[in-house]
Amino acid sequence: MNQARRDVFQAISDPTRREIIHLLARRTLNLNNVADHFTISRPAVAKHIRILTECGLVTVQTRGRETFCQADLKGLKQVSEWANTYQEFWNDKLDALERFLDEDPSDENR
Amino acid sequence: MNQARRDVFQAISDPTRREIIHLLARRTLNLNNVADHFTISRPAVAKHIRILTECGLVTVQTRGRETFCQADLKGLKQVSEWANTYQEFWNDKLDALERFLDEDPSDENR
DNA sequence: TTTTTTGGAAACCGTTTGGTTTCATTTATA
DNA sequence: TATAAATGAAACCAAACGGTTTCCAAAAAA
Repeated sequence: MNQARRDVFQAISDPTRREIIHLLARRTLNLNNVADHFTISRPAVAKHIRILTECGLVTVQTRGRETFCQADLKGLKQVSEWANTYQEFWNDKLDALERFLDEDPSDENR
Repeated sequence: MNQARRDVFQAISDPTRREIIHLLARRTLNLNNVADHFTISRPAVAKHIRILTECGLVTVQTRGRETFCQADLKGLKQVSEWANTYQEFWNDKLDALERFLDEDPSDENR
């Protein structure tokens, strides 16, 4: 659990980490506040947060005895772009133009 | 390696599997053709393909002695949509207010 | 000053992952 | 028919993963 350069795809593969991301996207929390949302132990949550920091999705900032965890999810752009590369597989009426226009975030389906 | 219902996030976390996806998105290939693109052994590639089939990203079809592997990447829509949930982190056009209003307040516990 | 809060760190553990090699089976081909 | 090709399946392995408990140190609060 000490990979120097962590891959963002690997980081988001764990559902607990995705939930941590969801939590921190709302607001910054200290470590215990994050851990309170889960049934797993506080050290387990700390390990997940370390993984998230290793790929840049979370930054931590110590103030006093507290460690504040903040989401910085620019790295998810890479994930979105990668998945959208294959948009034609779920977007039936594809022509090149529409595919180009759909690059803009106005997807309202579902 | 026999998870009945495989998570698509976990499936795409491996770079080799993402490369297999890239290959099969172009055209259907049999197992050996896929394996030829990698330095790892053929059984290793077969295991990756099995994982991809377990989450529906790849379908296989046996004809004669060959196993043809075909991409079916509709499942990546889920990934795209999940990542786009946090688009405000890399898209300047969306401001903090929209981010706040778009929040889904149904995440307590677990 | 004593106590509580916060969290880092280490040791440990069972399971999963990603890989290998080997062997058997089925299907084509020479 | 004998041989080659394509793959499945099994056994095995080291490392990574996700988790735990325990202990320690620093900061804040009583």
